Amino acid sequence: MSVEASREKFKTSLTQKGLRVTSQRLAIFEAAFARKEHFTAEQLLKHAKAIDDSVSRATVYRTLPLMVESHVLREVDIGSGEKFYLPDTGANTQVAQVVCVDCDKIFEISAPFMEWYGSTVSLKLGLKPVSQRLQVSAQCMAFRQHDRCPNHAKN
Amino acid sequence: MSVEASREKFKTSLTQKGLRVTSQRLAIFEAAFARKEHFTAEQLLKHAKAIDDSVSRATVYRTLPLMVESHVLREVDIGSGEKFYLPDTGANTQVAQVVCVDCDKIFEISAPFMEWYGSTVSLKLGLKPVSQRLQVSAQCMAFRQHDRCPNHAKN
DNA sequence: CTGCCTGCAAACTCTTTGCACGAAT
DNA sequence: ATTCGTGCAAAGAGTTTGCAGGCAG
Repeated sequence: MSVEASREKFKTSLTQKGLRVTSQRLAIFEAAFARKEHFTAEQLLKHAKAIDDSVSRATVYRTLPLMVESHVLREVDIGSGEKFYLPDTGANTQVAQVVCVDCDKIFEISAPFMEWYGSTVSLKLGLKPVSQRLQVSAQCMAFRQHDRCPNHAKN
Repeated sequence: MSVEASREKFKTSLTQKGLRVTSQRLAIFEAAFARKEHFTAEQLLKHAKAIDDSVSRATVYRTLPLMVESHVLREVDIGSGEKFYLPDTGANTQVAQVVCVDCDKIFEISAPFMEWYGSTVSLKLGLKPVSQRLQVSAQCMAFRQHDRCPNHAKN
């Protein structure tokens, strides 16, 4: 899904909820879609402020759930204290994350079998599956030798 | 693995690290192994205090990582703000969690395929898999009708 | 004795919220 | 005009840590 389509999706979602399309919300949207990797609320604030200095931390935290509900962003919690976000391309309902323990980089991989497995297991428990998430922790073999990762910069 | 074996494992691990086997650490161990379900640090504190009133929150938080490193406890982060713990029976390296969105109950299920999948995917990225975790969110079908879950008590 | 351990309380991180002003419809 | 949105700063939850005294080995 293109950035343009996502922006429209977000605007439409806001309007349908009776919410307003404000400059701050748009600035946060643009900042989010300019990112190339997973980002945190704090990083998003920094970049949104660069676009529109009037954006505050509170508004970022209030806007993120709206974008997730609108399916323009996905939320990823790798259990590191803070949540990560990334654009929801629509094609990644069945993805898993591989987190490098050396550089904290998050790789998204396709995991088409997950949905089937989640359903099978949930139904066995008498539950209806809502979502599933697979997270793999791994280490950079090649860079263990150099004692550090190539992408060790944390932005 | 029996409670006795786990206790010895914990004590041995402490000793090997040059750490001390204190009454507080043992009280926390006993409190943890008396639990029948996943528990939080705060719940553990309450129960450990019942065994030995001198146990403090700080010591619980300092002891939990030691128990996890000793492989007598496993840590489970379902992305709910607080971490959960449960005894590590040694047989559950390949388990997944099914979390009921209605009652927050956590079910542990066997997922033997995960290890294979984690390895396959990690190696493709040039990484060495360390661990993997599958989490499924689901809802109680039967109890959606009654608008609440049978286990809605939060301890 | 020595050095690890402890409780206490303060500090910290990430996120949420109350309030009065400001702006979209 | 209304009603929702906003920034600010304070509050909140969960967890970590500095410190001075205490206890294991």
